[in-house]
Amino acid sequence: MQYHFNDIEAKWQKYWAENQTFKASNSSDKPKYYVLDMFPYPSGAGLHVGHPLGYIASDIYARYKRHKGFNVLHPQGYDSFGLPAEQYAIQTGQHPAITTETNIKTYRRQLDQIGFSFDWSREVRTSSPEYYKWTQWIFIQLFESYYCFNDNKAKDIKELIYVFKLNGNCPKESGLNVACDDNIEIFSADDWNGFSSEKQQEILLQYRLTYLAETEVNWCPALGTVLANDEIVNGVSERGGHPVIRKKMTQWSMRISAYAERLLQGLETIDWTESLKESQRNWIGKSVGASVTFNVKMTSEMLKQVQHDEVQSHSELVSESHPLKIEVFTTRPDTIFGVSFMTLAPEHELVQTITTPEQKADVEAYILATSKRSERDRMADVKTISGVFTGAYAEHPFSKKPIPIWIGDYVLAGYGTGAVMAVPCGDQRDYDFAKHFNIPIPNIFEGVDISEEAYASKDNVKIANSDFLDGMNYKKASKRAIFELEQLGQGEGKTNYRLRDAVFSRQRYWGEPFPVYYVNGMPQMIDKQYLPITLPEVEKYLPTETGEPPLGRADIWAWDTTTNTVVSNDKINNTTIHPLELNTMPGWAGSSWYFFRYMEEKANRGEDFASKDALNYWENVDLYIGGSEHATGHLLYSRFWVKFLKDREFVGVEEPFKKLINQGMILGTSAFVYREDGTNTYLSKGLINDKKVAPIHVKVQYVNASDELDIEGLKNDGEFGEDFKDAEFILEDGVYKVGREVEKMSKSKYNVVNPDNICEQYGADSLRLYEMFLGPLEQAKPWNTAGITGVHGFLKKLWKLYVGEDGLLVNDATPTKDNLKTLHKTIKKVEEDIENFSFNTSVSTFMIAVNELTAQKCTSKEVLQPLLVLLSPYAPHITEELYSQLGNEGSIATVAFPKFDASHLVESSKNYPISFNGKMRFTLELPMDMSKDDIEKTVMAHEKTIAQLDGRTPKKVIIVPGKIVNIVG
RNA sequence: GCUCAAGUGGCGGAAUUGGUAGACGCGUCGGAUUCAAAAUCCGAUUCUUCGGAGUGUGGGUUCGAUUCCCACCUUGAGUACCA
Repeated sequence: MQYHFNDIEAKWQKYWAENQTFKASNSSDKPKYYVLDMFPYPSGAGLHVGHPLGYIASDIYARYKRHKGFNVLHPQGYDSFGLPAEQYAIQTGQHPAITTETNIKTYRRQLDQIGFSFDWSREVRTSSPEYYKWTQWIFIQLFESYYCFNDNKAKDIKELIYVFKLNGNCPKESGLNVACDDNIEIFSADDWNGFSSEKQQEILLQYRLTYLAETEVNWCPALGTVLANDEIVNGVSERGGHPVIRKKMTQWSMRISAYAERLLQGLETIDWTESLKESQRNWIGKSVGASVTFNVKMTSEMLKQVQHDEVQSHSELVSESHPLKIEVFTTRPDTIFGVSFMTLAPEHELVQTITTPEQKADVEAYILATSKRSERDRMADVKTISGVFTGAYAEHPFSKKPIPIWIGDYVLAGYGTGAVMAVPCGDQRDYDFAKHFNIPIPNIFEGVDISEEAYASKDNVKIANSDFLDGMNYKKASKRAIFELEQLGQGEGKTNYRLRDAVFSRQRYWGEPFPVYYVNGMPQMIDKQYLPITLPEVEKYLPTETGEPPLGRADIWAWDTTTNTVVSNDKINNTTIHPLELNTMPGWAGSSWYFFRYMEEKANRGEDFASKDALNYWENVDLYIGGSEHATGHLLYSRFWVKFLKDREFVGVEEPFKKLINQGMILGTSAFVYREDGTNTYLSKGLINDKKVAPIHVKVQYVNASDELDIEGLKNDGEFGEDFKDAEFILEDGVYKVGREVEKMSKSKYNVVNPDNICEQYGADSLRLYEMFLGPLEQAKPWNTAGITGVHGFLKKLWKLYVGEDGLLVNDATPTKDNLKTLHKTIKKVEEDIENFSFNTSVSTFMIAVNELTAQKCTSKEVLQPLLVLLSPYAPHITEELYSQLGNEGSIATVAFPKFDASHLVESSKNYPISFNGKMRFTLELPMDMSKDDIEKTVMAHEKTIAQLDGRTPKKVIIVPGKIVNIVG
């Protein structure tokens, strides 16, 4: 009987589906284990062999954990809202709901044929109303919350209103230490109680965890939407690579910055790779230092200008004795005596006010010039030093010396206060700026040469020329400087974070609508009982270049507060019928909490986003596998939402993902033909020499293993054969040789390998084994279809070990010592490999085991049945089939993992002396807990053995701490 | 620039806490089987001037280093005027 993998795989996939083999239960005596994959965007291109890599790994682990006696939750779903789904719909000219539905069908078919042990009864789709009802609900909870730093948690906004009523918002009187916008107005309880309702709502927006504010956002005209910082790579959009510009828009934002410290601290408690934690740390960007206030030396022009501008309106009246203040943030308060100038960002609010009439023209020209530069230009050109003097001076807080105030675009408006105290001897950028504009560079470091460059290191240096800081190191001087600044009331210790609040509005159709309507321009939440607010039908869902959201085209998109229903726009009357929010939520909204939704079976999903019982039972994800591209997006936002939900006691966990593994990308090998410039002739690779050619991607299926191109096939290709119809191909040695390059697997590079073809030709088990065999899970590795014959051959050998020409070969024969040795060696290795996620090496282990057992002519069921259990996480179909042929009922999936018995390996671990490099070496494994006396005794005993065996006496005995004893002869 | 990861045959990659480097697979070569091919099976496969040399380079620790330490080079990933 032959190994008919196609029949076997179809048979068992059907069996699992019919018997609900992998349905998880929310109550069990077994310990729970939650294995999760990052759910896919159902894009139109379908899956290529790179996509299932992580799913195969997590599936192996999930199946292994079932064998190990765990109640395993291993669900799957679709992240079906968002840009990729919508872009595809736009390209194909169909409604995103339709394309999403078809794409999901394709994905499901492709996933099913690989034989994953997903519990599909818990599937989620972020674009289904029953799901996004709860995304909207979480949004409302965020709106109804503020963040309290005293208790370090989010709280109900009602508590804040209560404090405002009683004490106002002055930190001193109210005791408030909360997250809020910059430059908030200070008011008393009386003020608050006298404010109009609108005014009160406006103020509360400055405290809510999701808030509406006019902010400068990253606008992508080509995509017709704003993007979050993590959606921009090198100044262009992550999706599509379109240019991004800065634009002021009123947008919903998430106050993630309130959680900066907790997001940072939480990293210590989770088992993620160091590199991933590091990128989150960098993204959060904590820096500890001080804020320092510089007083501006006031001139009469400035005072006039102040009255005109009403700058710093919330501070005391400005006069010569109460000057304007410029606040800066520095990580080096110890270098305060090295300040020789200040630099403001061109966008700084005081620039206009302090500029002297003589400098006005220069300053205005400079501001105009910088505002014209795009983000990309600014990034590309960091070397050019530019800036201009404002004519104004500030006063050094200690020396009282005048400090010239400059503006320069190397200072970013968005970080810190948008102003820096420049210490040219200690910061290279300040140094370069000072050199360029001939500003003095005072040296405040003892014995350091700063004639060539700044000395930026904090270590091994003492401060000099700095009054009371002389002779101190960085740590001491910083502390003292902060203390002295506090005495003067001109500064304090401060911690700054790079993490910005996340923009939460998208001018797109295919996303969650906000549960928000507007009364007199102020946002109002729709009550939970009327959710979900479903996406309205629109005629055209394409984005607009100008930024009008597509929902503006909906006819039925207004909120009736009497009936609490969505009604037609033309009824808006500003008393009972109000406009609804036109933006939709970003792609990361739905993916920030989906792992909780899986905890409840579809049938039981009721009046909660997941029941308390389910949440308490499954807690959080034990193992999460996915790509590292989500490091500063999804993985950060999810942590933020989970912490928030914990604060408001909706969930019980502080972190969503206990352990996280990033699978590496599978790369494709692209093929190129070379068109000679200005012609329609294509040169074979060896003929290019120094001719000017343009490399053009061609589909890899027209290239064989020897890099030879099938020209006829290419010319007859339905998709792009036209381009090559009249082309002339110049051959070398009778063939056309293509160029090769390993790149990311992508449809546009024509290098994708479809898992459907692999499954058809070799079977899902071969695909699964081969994907694991390619290399370490976390590494990027090129795909090479030719290599699959190795693992496919292994499965055929495995089959032949169990089934012969005339039927089953397995019997009740007593296993030989060698049989047991092979089995137990394999158990030990495979178990270790799975626990360490070294799936690639266990595939080798299986190959060795089957070769050995074949050579041993093993037929013993006692050995061959446990071997199937070991292999079943990797190759579930063939093992199910053989397991049932051995006469067993039911699925192999729940059979206990074989127990390792070291006694079968004893013989192999018996130590023999080995001659090495002319020296005699003897390695002896001893238990860790052996006493020193016992070690010596054992060594003595072995010395005799060695002497007998080798005829020599060891000269030296080395006892290495631990368990290995070396004896050198 | 900074941070992190990694450099081992023709290729993907093994090698436990420092202990026979190159497991396993691909590819290549040779053989068996076949009228022939596919498939299958068996053998060889780091380099070598046959003394040896060898895990990016140069040092160090050690009886012993792919593994640990220092410096450098290269590649990849992330981040980027963050004060």
